[in-house]
Amino acid sequence: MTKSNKYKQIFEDLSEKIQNGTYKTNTILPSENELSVMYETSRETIRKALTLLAQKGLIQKLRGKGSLVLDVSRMNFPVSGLVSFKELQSSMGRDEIVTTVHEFGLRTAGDTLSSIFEVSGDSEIWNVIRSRKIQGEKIILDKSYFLRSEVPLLTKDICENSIYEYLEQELELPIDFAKKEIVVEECTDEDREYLDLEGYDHVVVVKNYVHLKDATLFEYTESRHRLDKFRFVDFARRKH
Amino acid sequence: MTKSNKYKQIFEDLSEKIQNGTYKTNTILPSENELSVMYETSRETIRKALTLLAQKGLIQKLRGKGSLVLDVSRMNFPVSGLVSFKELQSSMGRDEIVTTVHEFGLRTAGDTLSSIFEVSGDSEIWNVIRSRKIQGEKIILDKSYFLRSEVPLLTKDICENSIYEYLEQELELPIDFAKKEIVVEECTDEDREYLDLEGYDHVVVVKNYVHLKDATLFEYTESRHRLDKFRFVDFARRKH
DNA sequence: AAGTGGTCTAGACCACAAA
DNA sequence: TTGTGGTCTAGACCACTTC
Repeated sequence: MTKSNKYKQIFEDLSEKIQNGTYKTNTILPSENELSVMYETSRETIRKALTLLAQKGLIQKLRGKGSLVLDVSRMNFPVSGLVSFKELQSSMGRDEIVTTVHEFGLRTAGDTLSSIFEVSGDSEIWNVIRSRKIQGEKIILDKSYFLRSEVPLLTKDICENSIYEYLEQELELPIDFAKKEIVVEECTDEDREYLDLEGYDHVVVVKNYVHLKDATLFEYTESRHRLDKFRFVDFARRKH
Repeated sequence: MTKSNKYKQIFEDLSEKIQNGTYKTNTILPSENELSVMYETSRETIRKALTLLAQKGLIQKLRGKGSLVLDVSRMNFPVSGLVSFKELQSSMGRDEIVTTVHEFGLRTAGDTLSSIFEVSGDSEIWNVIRSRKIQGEKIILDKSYFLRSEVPLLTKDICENSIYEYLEQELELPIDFAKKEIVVEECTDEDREYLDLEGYDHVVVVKNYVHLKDATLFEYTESRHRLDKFRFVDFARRKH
């Protein structure tokens, strides 16, 4: 838990209370004025917390009425934002995902990666290929690349667990935002080698560009999913 | 242009100036204090506008340094949020998308739709099936359903143009947010009938659940894309 | 009329970056 | 040390919903 950031703590608290049913679906939260008394803070701070809840899809703000608690159970899958496998695991029954590291090492960027990362071709890059077995089937192949300059050390051991836990908690990398791109591609030999393709000749490819707070791209990951097992959920507020 | 909403006007203005190069990529915007003087407003209002720019991916805020203008040209495709075909058109060369209405009419909800919309089975629902021909190929099939109770009148003519323009500007429907779900499905006979499938036997299906400000679901649309032409871009800030 | 969320203000203090 | 963005406050007025 972060020590300061009152509005995040309030967000966490309300979020928890919505998830555990203290505030039930289709009821109205206490008003912003009431909450500002309850949490002994200003209304604007409460509003920041509520804005986060709304962005997360946990509530719907209704002018003149209040903040409606939405049905959480309906959207418990990775809802916009970064999706690490840690998150994926926690939304499933756990123990159901088995990660295997197939390739691990350092390489130079070369043409393709140097243009993605916008670094010189001889820059060092960590190269990790992992498959994810879910309920007995290998259906996701993750090809990840990390800039060595931002991630000095990586081990196979870390890759078998959660890389993000390591990056954020050990290295304390200031990870800020990601651009996701989803396309469908024909299977490669690698896909055929590491995945249970069941005859499918295409994969859904999620390309993830992850940036640090100073806006440098430090990770590029391709998540290659078997067609029939792919699902992506995005919860988007109206533009403006 | 909306009359009030100072922060949105500032957002629009800055957005425009970034897009037309008044503020160039990789430069720093005037500081929040400077902007608050320039726009004769408080800093918090400037911050609201900048937050919108950051959410849109136009700038990156850097503590202690300023707001960095990002490369707009890299992400000019529908970036998270609702995607109407009007938007899609404006980001392409225009005139390149031809919409054909294949089915249009009123029907009752029935089992499937009544559970999606959470209305009784005899509720009236507008039913529209349209294909989109892009650069000569019919690659998208849109199956849309609108609650009659929210959209009293719809015409084939409107469907051939932009339904959203009609809903928002004529009916002034308070559209608020949408949940998107992306999966891959096997082609249906309908897909084969209306699309140029080129031998592909699967389509990428984008399921769009569009809600009003009072949280009622009023539209459900399935956008069925030919595999090789599908692309989705999402720009996500870090959670919390 | 009373209560709600939406916007806006003018100030304050903090953490961080650069000089 | 100075300037930046990040957080927080206490108040104000507005638009909307409900009574």
